[in-house]
Amino acid sequence: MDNRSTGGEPRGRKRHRDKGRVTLSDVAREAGVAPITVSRALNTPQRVSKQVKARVDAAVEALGYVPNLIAGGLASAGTRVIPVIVPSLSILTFIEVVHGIQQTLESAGYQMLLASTDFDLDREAQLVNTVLGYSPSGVILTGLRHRPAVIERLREWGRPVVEIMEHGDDCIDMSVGVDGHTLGRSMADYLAGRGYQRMLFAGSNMERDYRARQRWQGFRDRLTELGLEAGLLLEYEQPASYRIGVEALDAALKMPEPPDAIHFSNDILATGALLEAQRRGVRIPEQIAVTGYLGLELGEFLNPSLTTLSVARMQMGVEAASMLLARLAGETPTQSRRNIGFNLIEGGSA
Amino acid sequence: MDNRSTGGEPRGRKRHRDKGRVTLSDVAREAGVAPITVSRALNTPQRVSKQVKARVDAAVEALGYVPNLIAGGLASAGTRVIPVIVPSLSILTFIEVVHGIQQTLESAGYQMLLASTDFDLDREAQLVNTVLGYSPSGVILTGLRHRPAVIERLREWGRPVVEIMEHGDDCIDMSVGVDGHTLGRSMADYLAGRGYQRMLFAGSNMERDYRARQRWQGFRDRLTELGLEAGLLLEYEQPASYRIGVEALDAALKMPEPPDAIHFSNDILATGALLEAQRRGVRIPEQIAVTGYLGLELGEFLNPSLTTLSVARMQMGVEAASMLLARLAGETPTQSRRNIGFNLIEGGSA
DNA sequence: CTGTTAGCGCATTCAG
DNA sequence: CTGAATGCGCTAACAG
Repeated sequence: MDNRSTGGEPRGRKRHRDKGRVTLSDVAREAGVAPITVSRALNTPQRVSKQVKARVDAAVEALGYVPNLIAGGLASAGTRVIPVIVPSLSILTFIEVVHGIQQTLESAGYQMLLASTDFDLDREAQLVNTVLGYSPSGVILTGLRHRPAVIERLREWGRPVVEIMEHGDDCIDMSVGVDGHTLGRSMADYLAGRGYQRMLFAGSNMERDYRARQRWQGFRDRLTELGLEAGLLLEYEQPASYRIGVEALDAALKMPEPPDAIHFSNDILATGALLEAQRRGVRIPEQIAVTGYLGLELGEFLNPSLTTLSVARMQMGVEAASMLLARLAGETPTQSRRNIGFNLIEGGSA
Repeated sequence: MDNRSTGGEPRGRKRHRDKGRVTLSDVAREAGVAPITVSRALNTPQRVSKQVKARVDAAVEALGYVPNLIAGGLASAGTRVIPVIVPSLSILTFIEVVHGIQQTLESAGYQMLLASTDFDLDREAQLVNTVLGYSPSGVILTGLRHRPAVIERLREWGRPVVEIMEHGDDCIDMSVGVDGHTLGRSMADYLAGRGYQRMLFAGSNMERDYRARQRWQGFRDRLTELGLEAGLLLEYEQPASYRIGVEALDAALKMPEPPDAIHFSNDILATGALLEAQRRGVRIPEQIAVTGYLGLELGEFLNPSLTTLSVARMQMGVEAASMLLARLAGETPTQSRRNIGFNLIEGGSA
């Protein structure tokens, strides 16, 4: 085993590639202890004497040691990485949730691996497979609907899984979200209560975004129950944009029998409509009322301010991450399905 | 050495934990080849006979094999992970860049590890250390300014590094961004050309965001060169929000000698100001002009539409990732420092 | 509290 | 074109 550790020609003949990187063993040698002791001093300091801990810390400092998390992950099958799988990074909703997740995870020393499915469940299935290849400590994904293979694989995986955005009866492991149907029903109730009669639902990307469809269904069903005109739907294929909001307002006003209120599937569309109304001199809410969904800060500053269903997105992220972390810390949560609820913000637009 | 591999009591006594997970060796056994051959069939199919390739593929399919990227990473010191380090996830600019990066990376089979520094260079240094522990294939970070240790470590690291957002003389390895001073100067030029005399710069979070300060410096310097009143600055500690824009407009109008134009350090602030002006009946741009920086879609729909400096953020992300990928593919880029430039969008607000 | 031993799952030598 | 040996850097099991 060639003990000539002196003379140090750095040409490590046998090593795959000499990164010159300081390893645990280097620290161990420096501190005069066994490698495993260094490992313990670093990961579970309470199982090591103060003396040793101090020596190890000094050695770490002196050599500039940085743990190789990959190696640790291989050995312990857990990498302190949490994949977060969302449908899209161009949609504000997800961004804010992701933000909450990231903050919470990072402050607990976990890293977030972010991936997007583009609303494609097959792509999601593939991504889940891929990210599981990183031996993550847990997984966060979006929605309650997944390919059966995903559900099965994650269930038997045995590590914490949190599904976000949606609230329902059944989840893989844990969930935090809102119930889309209730959301839609609430807005129908509110508008009906304000005396509106012909309410139009305008949405974008609904083909792919089934949660938007759920809101629509709740909205429609409630209208039906109330004996009001139901089923007025304006649907756009593209993802949400101010432009689509503009177009929707235009289309609504051109209808033979125009609606007296439009509930948009998100605040982006509603904002576009509001600004366009302003530009054209269409009076809101007198001529037509406008409401949204999200509770973006912007809505409060529009003229008139936007009536919208607000969901605590950042908090949803924080809670999702917290549940995950709690489980990783060995706690058994009292509640594994969390309904984050929502809030109707009354603006001047309806 | 206990050769009794027969009899298969699944109680793997010696294994750390039996995840029941299918490994490369399982596939090899199934296909009747050596493990290394499976590895080659999967990673470098051209170095394997068609026959073997087919057998391996079949075995992979049959067993549902998913590669353990951690193990692969340990062995080959490269994990197909790209850490992306940005100052904040609550700022739209970064989100869009991140989006571009993510799309590009993911379509090339790489995963993004996203972390944020909260504009703290020490935190950045610590994060760089941490993420290097994942043996990433490359790194993307924000700005050209870093702690010396970060620069040194990344330089000698030997893998591709891209710095985004900023353009300057010197970078660690590669960079894609814009030059803040030029941005500021351009807007000063534009406003001066339109005949404005007293221009105020209003910014938020400038203490921490040195790139915003660079824009301010460029703006001020150019005004000085033009012999105009320079140095009018309204600074808010908080991060950008519509609210701050509102406050800034109010403060500006209350100044003993109010400015005739305000250039905001981003479109969020400018939008807040514009909407507030609308609410109060302050005429824009006659009474006071308003401009921004970013080129958010929203600006186009405001009344009046917003004059702003637009930067192709998504494209910046795409280019950053592409440069990185090109290098990983062994190409030598012709240009390692890329100035993405910008675009002055003329709206009605100035 | 500390050390010994073995091996996580794969890819890199080097031989055939 | 294929295979055998070896080790990436670290930690789970046992001892002591």
